[in-house]
Amino acid sequence: MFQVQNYDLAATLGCGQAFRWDWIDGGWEGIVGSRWIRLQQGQDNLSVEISPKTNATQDLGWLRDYLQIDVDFEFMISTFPNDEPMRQSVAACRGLRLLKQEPWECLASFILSSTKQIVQIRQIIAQLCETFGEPLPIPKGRKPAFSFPTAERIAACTEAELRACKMGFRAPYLLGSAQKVVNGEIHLQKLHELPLEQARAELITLPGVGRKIADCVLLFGYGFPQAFPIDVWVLKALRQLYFPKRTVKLKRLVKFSETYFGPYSGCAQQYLFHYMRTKNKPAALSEK
DNA sequence: TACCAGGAGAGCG
DNA sequence: CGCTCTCATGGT
Repeated sequence: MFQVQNYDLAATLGCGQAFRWDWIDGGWEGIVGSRWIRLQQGQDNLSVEISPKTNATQDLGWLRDYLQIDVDFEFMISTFPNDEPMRQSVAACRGLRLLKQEPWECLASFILSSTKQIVQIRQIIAQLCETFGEPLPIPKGRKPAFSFPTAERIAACTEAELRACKMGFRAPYLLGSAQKVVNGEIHLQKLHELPLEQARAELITLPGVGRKIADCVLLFGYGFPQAFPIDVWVLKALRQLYFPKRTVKLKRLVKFSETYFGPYSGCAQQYLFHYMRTKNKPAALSEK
C-alpha cells in the first residue's frame, strides 16, 4: 500500500507511455521487471499486489521509483506555463505521472511504436514477450505473464522471427538496435550520466531511432524532464492550441518546445498528449 | 472502404 | 538542406 496524493493511476498507466498494463476487474495488472503487479486506485492510496508474494516489510523502493510516487507533483505542475491549453490539459487528467521505466524495454517498445496506434503497439509487444520472454510466476487463475525479452534474446533472433510478431518494417530496426546494445556499441546505463543533448545523440545512432523516439526513451526511461517528444498528437496540439493562425513547421515547433514549457516540459508534453487523445472521447481511457 | 497510426531513412533536386 | 516516398499491419 502506497499513500499518495494527486495520483491518477488510470491516466498514468493508460496514457501511452507504457504498453503492458491491462485494466482488469477494477485494477491495473502488468509487469515491472520480473514481477507481476496488480495496482488499485484508492482514495488517497494505491493498493499493491505482487507475485511472487512479498511480505509487508520488504523494500518496495523499486516500485515507488517506477511509479514515481515521491515526485513533488504540485511543484512540478506549478512550473507549467499558465496558459489556457495547459490549464485545460492539467484539469483533464490531474495526477498523471511520468513513469520511470527500464531503458531497454522502453527503447525497444518505442522502436516498435512508429506509425502504429497504441492498441497495436500493445499487441505487438504482448506477442513479442509471449514468444521471447521468460514466463513469470503469477497468482492462481491469472493468465500467463512474461518478462520483456532482453536485448541479448532479441539479438539472437532472425528478422523473420521478429516479423512473425507483426512488427513489419520495424523488425530490422529492433534487431539492429538490439545487436548494437549487445556488442557494446552503445551503453544504455551510461546515458544516465550524460546531459540531455549528448544522450539523445547517442540514441539516435541506433537504427529506427530518430528525434521523436529518442525523446520518448529519454523522458519515460531515463527521466530527463526536458525531453519533449513531438508525435502527430502533440504536433496537432501545438499547431491547434498555440499557433492556430498559420501552419508552423515542425522544426520551428521543436525550438518553441525547448524554451516555452519550462524545466518539466516533457511532463507538460504528456499532459498535452493525453488531453488531445481523450478530449473527444472521455470514456475510452481504460481500454486504450 | 479509405484513412491513419506516439516515424525513420533513403533518394532527390 | 527540405521535401517526398516507402516501409507493414490492422484499428476505426
